[in-house]
Amino acid sequence: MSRVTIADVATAAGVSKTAVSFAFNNPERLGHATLERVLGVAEDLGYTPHPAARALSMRRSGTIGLLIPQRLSTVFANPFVSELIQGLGEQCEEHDLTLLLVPPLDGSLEGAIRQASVDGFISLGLSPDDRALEVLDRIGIPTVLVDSDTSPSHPAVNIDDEGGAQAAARHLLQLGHRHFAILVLPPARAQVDSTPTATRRLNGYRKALDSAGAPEPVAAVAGISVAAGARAFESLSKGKGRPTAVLAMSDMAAIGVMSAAQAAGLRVPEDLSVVGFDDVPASAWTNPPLTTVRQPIVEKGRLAARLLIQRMKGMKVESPAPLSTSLVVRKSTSRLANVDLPIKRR
Amino acid sequence: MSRVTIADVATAAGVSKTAVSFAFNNPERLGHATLERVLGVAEDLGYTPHPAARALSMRRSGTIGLLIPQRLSTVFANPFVSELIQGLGEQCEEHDLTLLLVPPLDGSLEGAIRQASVDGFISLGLSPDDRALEVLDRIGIPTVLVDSDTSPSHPAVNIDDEGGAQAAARHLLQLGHRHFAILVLPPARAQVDSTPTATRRLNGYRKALDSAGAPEPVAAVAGISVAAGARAFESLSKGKGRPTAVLAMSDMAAIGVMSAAQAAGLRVPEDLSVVGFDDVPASAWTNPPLTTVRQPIVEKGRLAARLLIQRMKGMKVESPAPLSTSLVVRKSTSRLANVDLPIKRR
DNA sequence: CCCAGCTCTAAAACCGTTTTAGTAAAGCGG
DNA sequence: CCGCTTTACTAAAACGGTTTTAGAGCTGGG
Repeated sequence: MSRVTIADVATAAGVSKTAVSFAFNNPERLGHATLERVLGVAEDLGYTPHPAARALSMRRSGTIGLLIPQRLSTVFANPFVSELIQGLGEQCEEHDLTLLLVPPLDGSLEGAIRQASVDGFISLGLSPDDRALEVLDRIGIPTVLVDSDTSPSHPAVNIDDEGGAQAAARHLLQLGHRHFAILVLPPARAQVDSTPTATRRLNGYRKALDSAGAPEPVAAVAGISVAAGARAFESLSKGKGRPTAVLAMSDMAAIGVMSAAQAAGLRVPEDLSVVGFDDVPASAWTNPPLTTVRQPIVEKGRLAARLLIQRMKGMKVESPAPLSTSLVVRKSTSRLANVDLPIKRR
Repeated sequence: MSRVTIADVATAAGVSKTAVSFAFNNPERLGHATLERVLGVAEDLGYTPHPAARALSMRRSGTIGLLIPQRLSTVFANPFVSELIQGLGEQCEEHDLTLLLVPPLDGSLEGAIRQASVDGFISLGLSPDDRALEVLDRIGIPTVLVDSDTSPSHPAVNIDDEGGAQAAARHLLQLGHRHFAILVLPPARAQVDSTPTATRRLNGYRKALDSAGAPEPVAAVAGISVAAGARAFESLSKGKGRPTAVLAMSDMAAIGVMSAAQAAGLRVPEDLSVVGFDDVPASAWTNPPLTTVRQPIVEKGRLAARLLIQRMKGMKVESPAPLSTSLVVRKSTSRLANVDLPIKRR
């Protein structure tokens, strides 16, 4: 009792396979009577075209892949992806596409790419020398890069990471902070030591700090999770000359340091200012609400999907200008409580 | 300049297609010399097996589908799915599977199901009379239900919704509350008026309230988002006899009423107690931290995937017992500030 | 010297569609 | 009544792999 195929329908209706195919895909090429009959028989038999066969024959699978360079469990711990998927999903649904999540399988992203039957890829946070990109090129599958560096072969959608980071650092400098901790990311994948966005954000932080003549910031490594943020806080010096402000690479890590700091008896922001990155929705409800660099995540997903779909239609598309970021000041940053500083403006 | 196929490799290496296929799938059936040569040529040519062709031939695609009864943008606004995917993803990665998100396409979940080339489905929140389930049965594709009712044809993994809801309601009753608002869900899909889980939770709430002789609760409808929760709060009576406690169907909605209430000048929990459902991670960092019914979401995803994979291997699997829920009391619930009540125990 | 047994490969069958290239019958103007 | 276009349908060839079948070429034992 195997699956009912187009041949079964054909013989049952007394027509050729072609006729059945036409009934579904080119109804106008069939006479009214036969059309009805074929459709009826198909319904009765519960016929459904085999998706893989269809994909093979039509050279299109109706799905786009989201290339994720890390394990799903770590990536989905960050609301960032959820937001991105909201943007991607909107476009997918509009164009009748499904979305395939493609994490490394058996440690290999390249292998996973090969296995995936998709019409195009959106790749997340791949550094431009990643071997996965070679594979994509070779297969010749349309691809759009998100959070990478610009590449000659694929359009890339990015945000103004450096500008956002600078704005965050300047904000803290203006509040009088001098002793900073920067939360840097651990190596993402074995081969690469840093993601392009992390590098750009770090550059932004350093530039702002340097040009203000602030002392060298301390670095603590933290992945993109609140647990990692909390651990990073623990690793920070607590004594004299301790950092009074921390710059994170993500909201999750920032939230982690906030709660660890509070658990350790520090007040945020009076004793420690912290700023995040991304402006994930949850950042608005934390205690205190998080000051962070906003990037238009949903919009980013929407744009990436839109470009990919154009590319799948054969159009040439250029990398758009980086989406702009903005600092949203909430309650997790302030002047230090116990320091005597010039009167705060505004 | 089309894709390089197995035939290209075969002629280039001077062997048959069989040999090439063996080189990848049955290396031990080839002589050492030829194996090396074929692999080398394949590498040089950049050969990659066509996934759809492979899927067709092997009757397996290497992906499982996550059936989502609503738009991606609304579903992914709730961290619940992220958590679930973490559990699913862990198993997927362990078994070299990718995960396909399947929302309704063109308004039809059935259509989307047909289009999806997957080895099995995990269906989320489908009511047992949903037409999508018929389609699944007809195609005969292994399926595991999550957050549905138990079904004769498919194993279902569920949690103790009713018990959790009762615990939440009793907690509030014990704190002395008598005037409740319950946030009910809007109709999920056109055909069905309520999801199975929502129904069970509502039952739990009502049962606890009824058996304590509390007055009829007011109902406000709210989707699963903080915006919806906020709107629901606005719709609540503010005057005398107003609800002093609200029972939500999700953490997101609960967070929405908290912030709307605070914006309206109420203190949570002194003036209004609110409890959520799910215990999404974010609930621990809200202001105040949310009292909520915890369900093991990641575990639920892991279990569902595990069952599905067993089923795909041809094993018969039974529906497991409902996963247990537990009330986690944080800071969003308390006795009313201005009411004189017996001394709080413990 | 013959034949069994082993290792390897070529060819064919199959997976389930769509598409191409027709064919037969009907319609039509002259 | 004849050639020509239309209409309604179909056989066969892709699509790109895997798996089975069958046979070819060697080796070694009797």
